[in-house]
Amino acid sequence: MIAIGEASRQSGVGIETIRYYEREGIVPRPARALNNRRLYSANDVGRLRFLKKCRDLGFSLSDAKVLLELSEGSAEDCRSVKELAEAHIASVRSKIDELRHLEHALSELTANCDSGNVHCPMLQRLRTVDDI
Amino acid sequence: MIAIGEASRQSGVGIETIRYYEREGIVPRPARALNNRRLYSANDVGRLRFLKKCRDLGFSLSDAKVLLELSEGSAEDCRSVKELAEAHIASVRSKIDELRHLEHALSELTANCDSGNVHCPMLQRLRTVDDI
DNA sequence: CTTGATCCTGTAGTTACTACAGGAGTTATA
DNA sequence: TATAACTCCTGTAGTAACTACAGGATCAAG
Repeated sequence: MIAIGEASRQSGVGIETIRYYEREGIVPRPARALNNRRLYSANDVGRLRFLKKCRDLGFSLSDAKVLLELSEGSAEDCRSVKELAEAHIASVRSKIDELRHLEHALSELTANCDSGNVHCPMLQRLRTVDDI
Repeated sequence: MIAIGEASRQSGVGIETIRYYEREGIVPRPARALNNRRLYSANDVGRLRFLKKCRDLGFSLSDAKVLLELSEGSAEDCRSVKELAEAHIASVRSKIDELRHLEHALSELTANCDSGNVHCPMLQRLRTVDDI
């Protein structure tokens, strides 16, 4: 059993974040030492690492919580996992499309933007053009 | 001079958001009618539309504020505008890259995920693999 | 015995809004 | 003219997912 600092190091989840997950009921309350300090098992650290990976993959915290619960259930519900993941993939793809559109619009805006202009063409377009 | 509801309709910025921009000093305080209601000029609405476009383009509110100020300055500083916009384009591009990486990782994770499995391979990998 | 590291609880700040609550004034209809 | 429906006002709190303290206790090392 290790202290919170060590659990943070081993999982990559910040100390304050670990306490936050506990407050929010994302992870169960850990054991406590006699001096009231939190004590984490290897299992606890595993949970934190699992959550970290989900978050790094862009899953929302509540999705991550669901995945963690599915992962701890007796019969892992693969279909639910896949549905959640594919909805997430879809949202990632649409975000990519949006950003590509943005990138294009921004490139166009700055195209004629050179120092020395008295009136900036980008600002001009931001002020006047209706469809960006 | 129009009321806040009409200004919201004409600019596409929500009423509460307009009041929020005022509180935050993003836009100047508008005139007031005798009954204390806000009154907006065409100029005020123009500012709101400008902000709306910046936000739609993904600029942060503080960037949008800077752009608005630049746009109202006597000599428009085209270089500053371009720098801000290009930094933003760069961050959009790196976000796109990140998301593409995510998309790839997620697709891999779900590849063998079919209903009927007792143990979900995606959860397995989330539990065990070190580099996602 | 002191110094510095780590831990505790509890609260507030972050971004950019959004959603009330509770009240007042305005406009349209019966 | 009464009343209903609408718009507006201020002020506060909630959202996501942390992050950053404040103020205090405890622990390990020299």
